[in-house]
Amino acid sequence: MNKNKKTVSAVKILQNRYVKDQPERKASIQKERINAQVAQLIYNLRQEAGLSQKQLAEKIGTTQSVISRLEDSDYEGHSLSMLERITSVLNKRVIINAVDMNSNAFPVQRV
Amino acid sequence: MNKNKKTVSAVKILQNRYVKDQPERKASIQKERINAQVAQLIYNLRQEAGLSQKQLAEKIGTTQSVISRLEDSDYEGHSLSMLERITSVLNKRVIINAVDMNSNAFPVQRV
DNA sequence: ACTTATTATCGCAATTTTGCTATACTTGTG
DNA sequence: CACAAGTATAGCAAAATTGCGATAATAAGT
Repeated sequence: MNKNKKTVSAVKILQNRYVKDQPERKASIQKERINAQVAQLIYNLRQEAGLSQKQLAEKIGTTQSVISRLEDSDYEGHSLSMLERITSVLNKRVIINAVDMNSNAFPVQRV
Repeated sequence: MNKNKKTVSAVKILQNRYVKDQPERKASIQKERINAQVAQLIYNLRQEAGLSQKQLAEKIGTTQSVISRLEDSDYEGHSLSMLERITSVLNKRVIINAVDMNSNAFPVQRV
């Protein structure tokens, strides 16, 4: 009969863990989100330019596997310098904003 | 009488150098621009939050000298992860766009 | 089915960014 | 001047990102 108890404990543990890690968790979620966004942005830019990963790689002076890694939505290592390099060869430029958390501004877009 | 010749050569050399380095140069200029923009953005965010460098540093789990470095317009090491960390503790989120080089979209702004 | 092109994944070295301490500089205030 | 708060700079170790080759997986075309 400790099945219920166990279940409750488990929930509690999860709750505590969630509440306790709020700040870090928030940062983490945001990180995941922006990672996926940047990956998608790079993919979109490349597609619009009609380039293969290899072609884009050569344009920015790196290799295909690097581009593939950048377009992986789970990749955590996105950087501004890489974005610069990519937009630069595509005759674009990077724009960076910081908006309120609850703003409905579209996350990643191209003008 | 080879003064003219020399001069012409010099101009040619400069031209060649300029043309030759176009892509890298363009990337370089863009890099400088975005570096200064991000530095300014971080400074603005901190000021609006009414925080000292030390206070912001503690919020994101680093030291004052790091924030100072980030706000230096000549600093070349800006990263998305640092921007995330900063916006996260200020209840904001980062938005990244890529626009046409000649677009008049405002480079860095906050909504 | 067989190439060919394209993309994904792995592993490790090289480079870049960050952490951190110490210290100097600046500004304002008593 | 002395003191305190805030900011800037330097140097080096630690951590994260990138370079890059090899190879697997997937897709596309013949």
